[in-house]
Amino acid sequence: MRVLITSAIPYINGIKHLGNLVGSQLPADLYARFMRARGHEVMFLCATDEHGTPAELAATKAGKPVADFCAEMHEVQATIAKGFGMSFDHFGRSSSPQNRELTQYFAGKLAENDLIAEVTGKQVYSNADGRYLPDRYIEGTCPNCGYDGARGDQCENCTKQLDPTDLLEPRSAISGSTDLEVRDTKHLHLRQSTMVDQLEAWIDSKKDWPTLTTSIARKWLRDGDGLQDRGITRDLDWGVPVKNGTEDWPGMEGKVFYVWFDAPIEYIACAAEWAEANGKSEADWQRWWRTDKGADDVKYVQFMGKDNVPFHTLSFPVTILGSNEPWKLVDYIKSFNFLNYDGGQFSTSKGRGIFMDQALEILPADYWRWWLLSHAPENSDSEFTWENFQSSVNKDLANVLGNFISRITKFCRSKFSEAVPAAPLDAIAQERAGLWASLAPLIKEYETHMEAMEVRKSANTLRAIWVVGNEYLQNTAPWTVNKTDPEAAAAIVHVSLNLIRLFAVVSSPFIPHAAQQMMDDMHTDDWSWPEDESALSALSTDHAFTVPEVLFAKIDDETREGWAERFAGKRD
RNA sequence: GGGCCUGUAGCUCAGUUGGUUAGAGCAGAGCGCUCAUAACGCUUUGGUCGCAGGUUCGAGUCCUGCCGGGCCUACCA
Repeated sequence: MRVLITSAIPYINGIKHLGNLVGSQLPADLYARFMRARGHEVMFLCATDEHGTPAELAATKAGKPVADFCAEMHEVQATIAKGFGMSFDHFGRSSSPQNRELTQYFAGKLAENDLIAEVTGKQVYSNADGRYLPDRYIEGTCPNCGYDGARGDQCENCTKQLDPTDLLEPRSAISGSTDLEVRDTKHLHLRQSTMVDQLEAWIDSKKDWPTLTTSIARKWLRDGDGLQDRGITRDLDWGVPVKNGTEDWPGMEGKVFYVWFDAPIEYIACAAEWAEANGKSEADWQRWWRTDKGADDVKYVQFMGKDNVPFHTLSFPVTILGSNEPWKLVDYIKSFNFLNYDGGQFSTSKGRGIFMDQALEILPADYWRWWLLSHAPENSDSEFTWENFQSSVNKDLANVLGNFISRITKFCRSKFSEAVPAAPLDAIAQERAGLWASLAPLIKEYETHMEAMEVRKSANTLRAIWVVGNEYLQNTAPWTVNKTDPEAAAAIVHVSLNLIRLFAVVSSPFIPHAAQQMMDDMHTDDWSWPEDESALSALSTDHAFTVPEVLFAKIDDETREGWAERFAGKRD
């Protein structure tokens, strides 16, 4: 089985916060690393989502042409993602030529299959800004409650749904200009409504999907008037120009596709970008995406926050199915709730919470990876607090895992040498068998949870595996045995040192950097997954190692308080 | 307004198709160990499972109502 994995693609307008990370890229990376470790061929793709009004405005604010702004922000996000250990096979860009071509191609196919309608509607145009304004970029006084900061889509004060034309004294949220007019403009609509039955049957067939995923999909399918057709074009400069395949689309000159149409297609285009970047052929990427070209044995899994679910369960599948071509449809959608920050929401726009760059400034990635994954908001929204973070890091990483490695390597150095000690083979075999008997059921449980993408449960089980190391040392007490029977103590140490390698291998999906450090310290590159007790014999007698530096440092109260204070307000 | 999710020990969470005395980690208490990042191991105290009804031989689990928290509601992405 080959595994295709995509993470929801992060929007280009700024650096993402930890809430964004834990809902998409991080669990996707966890799964990708695990599946690779289990010997599967994996294609893990992500990209930046670069089109749309917010990107244009962010570029304007930064005083840069939007293309330059996106290119820069793409590099920034790529660097930070790398810092967090994201093992993307490719980190692409939705503004790539490949995506432009594919997006236009899909639009052409959809038109060919009668799934595109041309609809003329009314849209607010701002003369001062020289652009059409999305509903939420129009502000004015709410006709319902009189709040003067109401947006064109909804009044934040009284929560009433609004139409921009409902607003009293409307103005541009960008410039404040009141020189607005309503113009007729033609757009393409994706006729999703014609495929409701097909989509519902498809969703119904996914018995093992998270409730969060299917319930959101069903809600959109059947709520109110049911699934509505959706505009897939916009009056903007920055985006994929509207074309019918390679042909011009009469009447759509100067318009672009809506970001939510081209962004999921980037999942596919990203594979094409990967091929170009790595000297691969078209066939090399199509074997992941075309079931007529080798993708039959591919399992495709998507990771995303719950806000992304409607587009991935409905709109994008309409694009795929509606093309009437054998493109790979998603097999499993893992969705997440939101992570809150210390009593409120993380917010990009308000600068509240911890952002990815800041997180890496204060601690290595694995500290964050461990906490975020072991507290992933799978069943409900979860909350980050500094106390909880400190407690988890100190207890799980420093005390249970880090200190285990420290105590056994230092004991070995002190009583034997910095190498795996020699011991009678039967004694080693006996210790190995006993230790493996404790580990085997936990490793099996870990595999089961990881395969099911049960992130929290996987973390709990991994922690239980680490605890086995300390239990083993406590029960066998080599420091006592060594006083009367050094050979028996040597056998215990021999096996314990091998346990470090095993820990590194099974832990690597969660904490890849620390795992690499553990492997380096043990002077090994044997990443083979533990299948039986031979996993505890990878390092043989006289195999040298280095006593590691502190693998995970503890967070003291003073430091924690300092961070809590520093991150209490807005980011700089 | 409508819909979905959620409420289990001081804290963070597990609890499979309803089935005996409701579990884990952290925090608290006691004991042990001394190799180790004052770390580790063992034992242990904490729960009317949000509230009130109902179905059932039996409800944390199913139904109804109420209360609290969260999210979504289609032109931000």
